[in-house]
Amino acid sequence: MPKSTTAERILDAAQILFATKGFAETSLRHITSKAGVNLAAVNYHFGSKEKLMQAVFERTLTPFCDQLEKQLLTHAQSGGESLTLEELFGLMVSIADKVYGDDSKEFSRFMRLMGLAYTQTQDELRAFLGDRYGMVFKRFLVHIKLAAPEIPPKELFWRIHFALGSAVFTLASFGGLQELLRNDYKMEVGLPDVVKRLVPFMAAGIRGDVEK
Amino acid sequence: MPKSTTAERILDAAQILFATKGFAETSLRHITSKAGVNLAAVNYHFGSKEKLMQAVFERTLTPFCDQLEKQLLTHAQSGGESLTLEELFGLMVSIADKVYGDDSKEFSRFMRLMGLAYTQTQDELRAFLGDRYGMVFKRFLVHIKLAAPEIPPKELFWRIHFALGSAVFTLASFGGLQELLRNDYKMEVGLPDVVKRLVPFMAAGIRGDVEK
DNA sequence: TGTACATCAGTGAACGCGCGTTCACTGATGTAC
DNA sequence: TGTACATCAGTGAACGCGCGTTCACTGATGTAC
Repeated sequence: MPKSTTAERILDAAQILFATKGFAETSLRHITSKAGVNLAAVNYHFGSKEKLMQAVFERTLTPFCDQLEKQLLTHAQSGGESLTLEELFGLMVSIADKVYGDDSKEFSRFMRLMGLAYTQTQDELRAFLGDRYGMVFKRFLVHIKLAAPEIPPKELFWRIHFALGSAVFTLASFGGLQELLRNDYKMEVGLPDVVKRLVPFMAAGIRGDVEK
Repeated sequence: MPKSTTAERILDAAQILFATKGFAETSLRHITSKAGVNLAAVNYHFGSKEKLMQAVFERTLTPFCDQLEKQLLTHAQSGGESLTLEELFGLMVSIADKVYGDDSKEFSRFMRLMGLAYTQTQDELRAFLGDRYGMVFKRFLVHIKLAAPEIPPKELFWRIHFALGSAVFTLASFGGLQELLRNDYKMEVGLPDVVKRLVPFMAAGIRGDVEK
């Protein structure tokens, strides 16, 4: 058994339980018993349940965002043409792949956590994420605008949110959909398969060749 | 003030609170104090918090589904051509308009509830909705398949969920987006305006002319 | 018509429970002189 | 090198609190004979 610190074991257990059950539905007692540590250790290491939630996001989100920013920057400096929508979304997917490695379970968990963060009513957490990662998001939006210059800003604003919605919603309810497919259609489907379909959907919707 | 029964007042309060705060985050004490009724009245009229949740969905979902089924049936019987994607989504919008009337607040609340039902971890509720409305949903899917015959079933399954996601997510968080536009872009936007943009987005994504 | 009983909507208070958090404490390791 | 003190990770038990639910009860209305 690899030695891991108490704090790490808490983070591991919390990430899994938050992703599968949600924040309000996961108790500290459940987390600490899964992690095999004392109940009081959460407050000792993190201060509160809220801070633990932030630490879980910090740990998964920071490497991803750092990579994304770095790659966007080096692309810009290399003087290449601006990226297409498919390339932008594909970049996010490939970075997620790299950061979360061969463990697609962890990738899936991360996506579900993102969905929950948007979706569950957690005002403090949302404020934290906005403070911490708002700038990264805005910088990514600039690239999307460059990739779809023909769409008026107001229309683009809405289309981006439609696309974001399809991603968040699908990934947040991925487990349920997976089970539905298994029961009703006798199909097994993995996250990479769905992401492969999702990217063109988002790009097509934003580009909106069809409309007008 | 029109006299309303205790059960109705509980449903009204519960619907608003569930939609704004989520299920686990809303207590029976909060609901009953907002409704101005005794705490025990919830269990007297509905049996449990779980049953109350089901009753809230039953009340908002049933009129909508009944209307949708009726209109799809009469269209089929009139022997018209199969409906396009835009017509199908437009039909849902116009029925929602009719059922929830001029009160766009209630329409927005209904959409948020739908989003929460998909998204929050509420196994019992999901089972109830599947039992109660699964058939309606499947019958609607048939119409979508007719409107997009060139898309393979599995691919269509996912595209429908992507489109559903963009709708649920956008309409569920409509209030927040509206405020964001008002503050950052000095724009006023109404629900019909967004729906007008949403329908082509969904249709374009499902049809997926762009891909391959 | 009068009386006895049944049904029903609603109530007030309490129940047990699981929750996040706190606190005094232990035992090991590091540091100063 | 020995002793005194400080720091740190972790612990066990308890705290108060809000939760959903239960239960004996009330008072009004309906029904049977």
